[in-house]
Amino acid sequence: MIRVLVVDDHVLIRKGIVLLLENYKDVQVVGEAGDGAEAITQAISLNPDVILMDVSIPNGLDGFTATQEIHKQMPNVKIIMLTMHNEVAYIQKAIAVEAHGYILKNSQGGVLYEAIRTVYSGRIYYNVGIPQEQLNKLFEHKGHEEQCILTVREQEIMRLTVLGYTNVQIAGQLYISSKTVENHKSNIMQKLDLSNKAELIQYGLANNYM
Amino acid sequence: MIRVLVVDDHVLIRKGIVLLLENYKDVQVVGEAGDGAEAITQAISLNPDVILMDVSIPNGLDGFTATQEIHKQMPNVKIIMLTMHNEVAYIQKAIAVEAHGYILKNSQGGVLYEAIRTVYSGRIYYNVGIPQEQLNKLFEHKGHEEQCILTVREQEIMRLTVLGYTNVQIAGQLYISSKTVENHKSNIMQKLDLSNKAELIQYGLANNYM
DNA sequence: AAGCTAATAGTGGAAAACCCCTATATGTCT
DNA sequence: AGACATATAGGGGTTTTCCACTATTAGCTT
Repeated sequence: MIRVLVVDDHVLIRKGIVLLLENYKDVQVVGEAGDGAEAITQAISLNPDVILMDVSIPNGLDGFTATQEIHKQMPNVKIIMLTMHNEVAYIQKAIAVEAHGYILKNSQGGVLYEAIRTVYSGRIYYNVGIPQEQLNKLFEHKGHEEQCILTVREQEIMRLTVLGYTNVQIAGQLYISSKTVENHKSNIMQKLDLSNKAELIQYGLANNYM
Repeated sequence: MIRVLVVDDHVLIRKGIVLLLENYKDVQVVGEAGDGAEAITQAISLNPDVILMDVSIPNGLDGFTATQEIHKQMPNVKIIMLTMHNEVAYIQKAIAVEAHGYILKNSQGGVLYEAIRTVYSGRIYYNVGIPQEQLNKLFEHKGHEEQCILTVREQEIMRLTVLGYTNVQIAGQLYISSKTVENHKSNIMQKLDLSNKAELIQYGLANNYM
């Protein structure tokens, strides 16, 4: 019996997944969580075999960060990222936090079960909408890429930039000079290896800086 | 027996909802659709009592537009909007297209059933995260607000703008001049009564132009 | 004390966006 | 035929970004 913890902030979706998994006799949903913090406490108290983790869960602690934290404390738990996005930035991040699986919310129900079985047996299951070669490359480059963690200030700048505010408006809101905003922006771009504004925005959108 | 059509582009979520509804003996899911066009054809061929319509379905035709279209062709079908967002702009739009119900994806499972029962009996069911008075105001102002519907081209421009592309990049993608892009943008701003880029972006984000 | 990071702010020039106009072609609706 | 909506594109001037630098201060760490 594979013991599963389901993490998603949308109750309806969570319940749906739970019901979907009830069809499989060797899978048992032992708990549910609605945000990152809850996911961590539930993981510790329930000690599941597999965690289904939605990426974009609210309250600061996103699915990736929660995954990292759980890995630290319980290295044997397998974690499958569950998301609507198949953007490369997401997949990269899933690889970086060493998620064992990655599936899209618009996969067929069987994929979910397959993913659970696969990661439970210790293998990797990435069902993504990009070519296999590209995926391989992302795995190879895993170690090479830096942490890419933005500072608090950079996160603020990112958020306000995604929301379409001009440098001057951002500067006004944060009581700093627009030149400082510019600097933060270019630091962010350098850190994340982004080469233009569109990539910056799309990274921000993909990572829920809104 | 209430015959229900479920519309959502995410197979996993759709299946989850279907399973959730199987618990209720007086509800029968007669069909599923993954996008707006499919929703319309399914609605016509299946003639369901209630449609559960996800707002942010892909391929141009969003849930609101699909709702409008179905209302035109089959005025007796009750439609419940299903969304992750409880932003006022969304609710406003749901009211504008005369959706009978509006529930959030992070509602409890029972809410879904309650909503179906309620709209089936001809009443309105809006379970939203805003105060009742504000909701009442939105209903009252229904007729007053303009259509505010963007043309196809304007929608494209909106989407690409939200994604952070520059005018020149957008022009390149659409094989038009950047001056034309500028014009479309300012037309959009005029139509929607937006006064700067941030408002434009945030309107776009709130309305899923991504 | 030296080194590092984060946050702040500046210069100066090139590029782009923004704003207010005008203008044309192609449709549809009445 | 005339009015209106849509999509296209340009002129010209102002403002803002973008980019590549330099620089300072505060707070850590070793």
